[in-house]
Amino acid sequence: MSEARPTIHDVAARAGVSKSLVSLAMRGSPKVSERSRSLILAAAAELGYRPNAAARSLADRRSHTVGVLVLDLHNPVFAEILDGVQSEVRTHGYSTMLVTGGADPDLEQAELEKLLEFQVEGLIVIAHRLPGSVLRRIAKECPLVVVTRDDVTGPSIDTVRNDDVAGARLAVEHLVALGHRRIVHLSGGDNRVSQDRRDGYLEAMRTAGLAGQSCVIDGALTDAGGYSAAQQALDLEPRPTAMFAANDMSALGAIAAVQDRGLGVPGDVSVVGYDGMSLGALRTLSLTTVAQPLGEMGALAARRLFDRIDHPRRRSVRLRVDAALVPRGSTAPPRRSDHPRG
Amino acid sequence: MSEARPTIHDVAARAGVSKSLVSLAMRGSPKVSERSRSLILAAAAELGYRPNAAARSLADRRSHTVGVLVLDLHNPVFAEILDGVQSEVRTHGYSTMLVTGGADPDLEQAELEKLLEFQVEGLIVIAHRLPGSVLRRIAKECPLVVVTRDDVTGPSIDTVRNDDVAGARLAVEHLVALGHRRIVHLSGGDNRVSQDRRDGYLEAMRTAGLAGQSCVIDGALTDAGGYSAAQQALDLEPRPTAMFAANDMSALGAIAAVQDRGLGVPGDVSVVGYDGMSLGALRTLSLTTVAQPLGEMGALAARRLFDRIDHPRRRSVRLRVDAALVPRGSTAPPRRSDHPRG
DNA sequence: CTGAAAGCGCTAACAA
DNA sequence: TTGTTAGCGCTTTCAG
Repeated sequence: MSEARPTIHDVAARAGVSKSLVSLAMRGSPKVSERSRSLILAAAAELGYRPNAAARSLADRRSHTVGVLVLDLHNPVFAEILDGVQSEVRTHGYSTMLVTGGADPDLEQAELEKLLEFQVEGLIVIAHRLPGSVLRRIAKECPLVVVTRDDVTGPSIDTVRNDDVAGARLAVEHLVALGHRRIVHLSGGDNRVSQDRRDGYLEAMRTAGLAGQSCVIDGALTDAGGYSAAQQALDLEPRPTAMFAANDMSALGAIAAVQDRGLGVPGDVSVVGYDGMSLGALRTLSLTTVAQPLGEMGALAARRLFDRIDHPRRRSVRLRVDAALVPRGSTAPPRRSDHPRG
Repeated sequence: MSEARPTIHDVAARAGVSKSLVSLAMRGSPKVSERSRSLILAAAAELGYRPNAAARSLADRRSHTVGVLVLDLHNPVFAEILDGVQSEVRTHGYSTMLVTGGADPDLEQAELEKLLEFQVEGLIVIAHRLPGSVLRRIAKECPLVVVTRDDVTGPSIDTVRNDDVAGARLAVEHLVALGHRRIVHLSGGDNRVSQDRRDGYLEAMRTAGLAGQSCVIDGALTDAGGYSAAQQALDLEPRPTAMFAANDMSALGAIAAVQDRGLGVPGDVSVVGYDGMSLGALRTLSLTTVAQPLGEMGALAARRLFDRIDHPRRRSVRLRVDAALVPRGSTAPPRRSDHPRG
């Protein structure tokens, strides 16, 4: 245990120089003589000196830290976005403070406020359940970029997302092309992203002349949510031949529900997910999905953030990335007997 | 954007009181008159005042923050341990700073040092690849509890883990009881946890009189690692009837490899994992596994940490939790034709 | 109950 | 090149 960690003062005394010289030397300034530098570095090493970030942040008035709020650490999708964020943040020489709100608006807000108290210089929010008012208020204090949504705007809010409506359409079109007509949508609940995906579903069904077949079942963006929604879907008469789940995790749940009924995927029911988490590529799962460029989205977000940290009055931007349908083993044409025009 | 955020000074001026009174009021001290308190709170609200954590930490000489290093955010297992940590940390009124090292020793060390610079009052390390020397040096500066390993010890290092050797034995015994003899182990590579699980496997095989059948194939604790290890296993002559994977993620990969060969799980090959991640409970996966009480381990770790923060000279403890075999759908008796004494 | 003053560890002018 | 002097925003004695 540390009794009184050594401070810059102790190092200065030991090296026989002044505090400010130590400060410069520790940060590798060129205006320190070789002799002093090595003296200082040696003293620091012997003492086990470690600069105090709080003190530095206070004096410097910069924390060299960005805050990241992520919706849910249980969904590996967010880890993939985070990879992109982290590597970019690191190359800028910044640290990241990572927090989760567990999809709870109050918790999310509390965590964000805490980040602000730590004087983060910028904020990246990877999906959230926050009211726009909160987000806008927070953006007044600190540059903010939101990943996966762009419904909340403001002068210092940048956004990075894919077009969920268009992505959902891809999913439906894929199923329609395979010959499916009774395609249900397992919704992700009452949040922006899920609403968009549902709208895309409805739109594509209409375009395909299947408006009458449209059926949205309420679920959630989790495996459990997909499981229970799929159970309900399987009770429908006639039984749907395909399901479009609001995200990959819920698609996994849906597949489980199908199999629990003694049915096969894609033999009896085709399932499409959304997000493109790398787990879905496993043959065990082999999930057909609408894939977002997750890591790239994270990196883009971080780049936007630093750009704004450097140029506070730049206009805010809304970035769009493209999602793509990745056909895998969870979709196939419907059985002939299920086919209306079989 | 914030030009000059309001400080405690501004609030004091606006409320017509002194700085120190504001400080007390903000932290809900009872020695502030009702009148002053409401004046101060109102002023703070109007100004949008937010205390500066760096300044507080400096003056207070406590950060009210604990640091958490986690091996890998892609493995949902760690999110489950984290749940336990976070909720416990929150009830203690602390914040947590979360970082990852991505199983890279150098990165892990760098992240830990950064945490120390931020003056965290304690450290929880959820799995790691660090040399003992580093860990011990760090523990000198700050209370430390390591989750999933207890091979590195020190006067202020607490540990929380399950017995991986015993857990691995459970897995093998389960397979043996089902009638398997050609049981291979897909190892997780060259790290403490994987070594223990391998040792448990070898031990149990010996005990079962199957020492001659023992076969360890090198992989990694990831889905990809399990996939490639399983591929090699499937090339063996005669083909193994069961695989014990070093963890759940690699078990998922192994199942994929089996299925890619046109074989079935558990029909042709049984697969057992390790960890007990909740994803494995899904019927889609239905993974037989050796389950650790993940959330509980996280909570225990956090409680140990706060206990030591309060009692710095307490003796270090090594906590053991029990793992349990959870039989699910990925294991079954071998086919009769595969059965040596069919 | 309230206010003044000192100082946490560091950086940043400014002098020397 | 180096040392001195002010703070950064907050908490904390210690007097009133």
